[in-house]
Amino acid sequence: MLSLAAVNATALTRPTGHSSYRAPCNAVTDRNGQVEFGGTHVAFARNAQFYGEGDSSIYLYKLTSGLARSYRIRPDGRRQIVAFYVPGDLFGFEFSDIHTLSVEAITEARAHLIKRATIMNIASRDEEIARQLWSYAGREIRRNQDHILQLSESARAAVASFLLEMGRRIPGADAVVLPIPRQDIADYLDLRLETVSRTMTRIAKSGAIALNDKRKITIRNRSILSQLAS
Amino acid sequence: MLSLAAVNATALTRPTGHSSYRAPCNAVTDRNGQVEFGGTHVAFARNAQFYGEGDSSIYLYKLTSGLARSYRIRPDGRRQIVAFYVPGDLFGFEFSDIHTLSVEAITEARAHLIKRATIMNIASRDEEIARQLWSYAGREIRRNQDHILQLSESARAAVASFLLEMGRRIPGADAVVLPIPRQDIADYLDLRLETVSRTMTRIAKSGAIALNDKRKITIRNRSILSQLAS
DNA sequence: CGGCGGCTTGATCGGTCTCAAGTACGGTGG
DNA sequence: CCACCGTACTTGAGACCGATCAAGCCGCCG
Repeated sequence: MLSLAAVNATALTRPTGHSSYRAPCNAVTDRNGQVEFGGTHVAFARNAQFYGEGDSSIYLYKLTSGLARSYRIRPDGRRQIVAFYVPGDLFGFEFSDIHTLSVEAITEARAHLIKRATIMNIASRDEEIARQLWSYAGREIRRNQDHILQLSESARAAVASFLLEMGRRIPGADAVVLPIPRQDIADYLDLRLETVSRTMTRIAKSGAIALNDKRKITIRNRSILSQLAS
Repeated sequence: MLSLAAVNATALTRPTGHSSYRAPCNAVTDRNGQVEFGGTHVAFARNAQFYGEGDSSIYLYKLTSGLARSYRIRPDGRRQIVAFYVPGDLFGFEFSDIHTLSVEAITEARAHLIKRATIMNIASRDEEIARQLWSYAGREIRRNQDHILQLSESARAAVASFLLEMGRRIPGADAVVLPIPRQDIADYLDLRLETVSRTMTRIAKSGAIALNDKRKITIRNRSILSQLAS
């Protein structure tokens, strides 16, 4: 059960403490009509959990900084990462009252929280908000389907298209891209981390990426990468 | 572009001709409050297309008999089957105005049609209908995620869990189950048809299933199958 | 009867997993 | 400041599973 108290406790695992609580948690729309989160803003430490599988689904989260992973643990104990979230992404939006996935921070991260009930209530009165929620659901389904396609490609193609996707989605663009550990990439693409490592090395030798300091990957040549991703 | 005329044309490819058109296409709710399709009922021949990727999304379909597959063709020309539909399933429910998948009949099939615009319109006024649509979307997402898990299992486990799933979803239960060709199963599980064939043969030798006449599979022992699906 | 589509079976090849060391880095405590 | 440790990553050798290529089989329909 994820209560607000639990969120606080998680946030507190961050060395620098959690951020302040502002006005009561309300959704409004900004001047562009986008769903806006005026309320609670919470910080999460590296590897801290936003929520877990089986928790009741209370909040929606809008990531404002850092990266997060959502995953399920399978019967055999392996971890399947279902999605990565980058700043600007909305998550926690599941369709039952119970979360079917867990979400954790990969790096230190911050997110706005809003009560799911609040926004569903608004959506039932505001057709535009409802439309946006549907569009969000559509993107979620689309991403899942793209992920299915990725999973059945070769290791080289899967890693290349993963890098391209992240380069596209992460704000800092090409610059310095990936503070995502090899094990997370492996669990997302259903490869072993050794395979991911070998594949990265080979892609780096092709000149498409650079592996500067460990845990930072720079995209050097997008077109070579696209070619590998075929 | 899928017009009603196009639907008729497709239906006509069925040797026995298409079924009659009844009252104007309207959604109502039956006495259980379920979304009910009072209107158009159309027949599709084997391999006939319900709609194609890129068609504009006009109708929702409720399958009343037969089986259908939804799929995408990848850049490299391979076909990825995303879902199988059995009688009672609702499909065509995509989240943009353009279909991102194609759907075809595997066997002769019939479906009720309803205009997407009509039902979305009703949903905006009827909270219960809206709730049902969300629940449908939730199940779609859940199925996609389960599919992702299936894809990263061994051939034996993937085929076994596929058989279990179909045995569960198809009305006729265990009895005679699968008029789905090997190639379709292969494209769903991302295996080659030879691998599917070999795997079926081996599972049959374990006694979990029987391969009577070609193209009919009977589930004989659910628990052995579950064990293989681990 | 002939031909074709769907399925089975066999032999070989190759990519990814597995097991096993070894390396680089950051943090902590002496 | 350095010695130590743990975590993340790299690299190598070999095994294994599924892909690929190639026949052949079976049932159905013309």
